[in-house]
Amino acid sequence: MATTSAAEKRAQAKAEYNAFLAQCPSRNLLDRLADKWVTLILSALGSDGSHQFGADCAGRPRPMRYSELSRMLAGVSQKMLTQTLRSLERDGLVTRTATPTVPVTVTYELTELGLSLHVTMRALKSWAQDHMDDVFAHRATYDTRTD
Amino acid sequence: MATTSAAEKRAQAKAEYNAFLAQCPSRNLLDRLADKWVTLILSALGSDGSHQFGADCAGRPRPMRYSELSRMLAGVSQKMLTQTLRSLERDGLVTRTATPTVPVTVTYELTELGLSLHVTMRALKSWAQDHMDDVFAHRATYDTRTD
DNA sequence: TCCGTTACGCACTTTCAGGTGCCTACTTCC
DNA sequence: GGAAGTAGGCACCTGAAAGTGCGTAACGGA
Repeated sequence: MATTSAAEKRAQAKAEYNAFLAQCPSRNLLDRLADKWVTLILSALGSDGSHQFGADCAGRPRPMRYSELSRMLAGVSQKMLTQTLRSLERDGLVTRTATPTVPVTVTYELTELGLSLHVTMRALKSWAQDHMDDVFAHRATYDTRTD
Repeated sequence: MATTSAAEKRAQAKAEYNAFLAQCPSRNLLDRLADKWVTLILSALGSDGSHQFGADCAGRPRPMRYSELSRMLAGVSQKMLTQTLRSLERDGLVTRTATPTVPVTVTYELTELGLSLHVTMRALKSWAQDHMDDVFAHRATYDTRTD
């Protein structure tokens, strides 16, 4: 029992954090991640934002400029975008790279950690799009049922 | 071009909804789904809440009582829980069943639609738990870097 | 008799997330 | 010489989200 393998440690960490518990730090992390803008940013940073969305878009993360992101995530305020990107950077999900060009150029890119979450976030966004009609249908019946 | 197959319709729907656009209804849906409590409820309804969390828990959805959920999701207010469950019911993700027992018994269960999202939500929750340490590490270096 | 439990609904109140507007520095274009 | 674009920072303000407290109906147990 003196030696602790990496696998054991991993299992221990898994058991240690439980987002169901209010005081667990992972609850807090979940709260930050379960956010509209986080979902969209992490989705965007993995896709090719310039053209069609129907395409598979492989899965390669693509660095994006700040202005590119703000155009892609229609309706996001500058403050929200900056704030969210900062917190993602702090948590190690994206990297920020500023290059002192003519007007300063800042690009954001997924880290490996961010990439591992990107898949899930993309799934969430896709789910919302793919099942929109189902949800509409259920809402309609629910609302007429209780009118 | 007169006939429209189900597959074509599906593809059309996919192209139709795009959560990146502010006015798209799927943006709104995403906003509702990307929520701490939604994530935890959908995670909980698929797992066996009574004992260990490390176990694989298969993937069978299990009906749960209201009080059971409120105990499991530590820290949720009754109002929030009720509100969230209602909206999930309205969207067709869970079903509510009230049986007029001695004190009234209400159980919630994932629908098929909810089950399809459950996987993603569970992944999100697991990600937060599994990568908590990584995130902590990144935060530490970020904070010392800018101190 | 009276308290406790279940699964809420309602009203009040607070809080803070997020929007908006205004500022920067630097350069280049008109 | 002034405007525009880039990537934000700062401060103010509000509206909606969420917490808190109180009530309920019906029944069982002490």
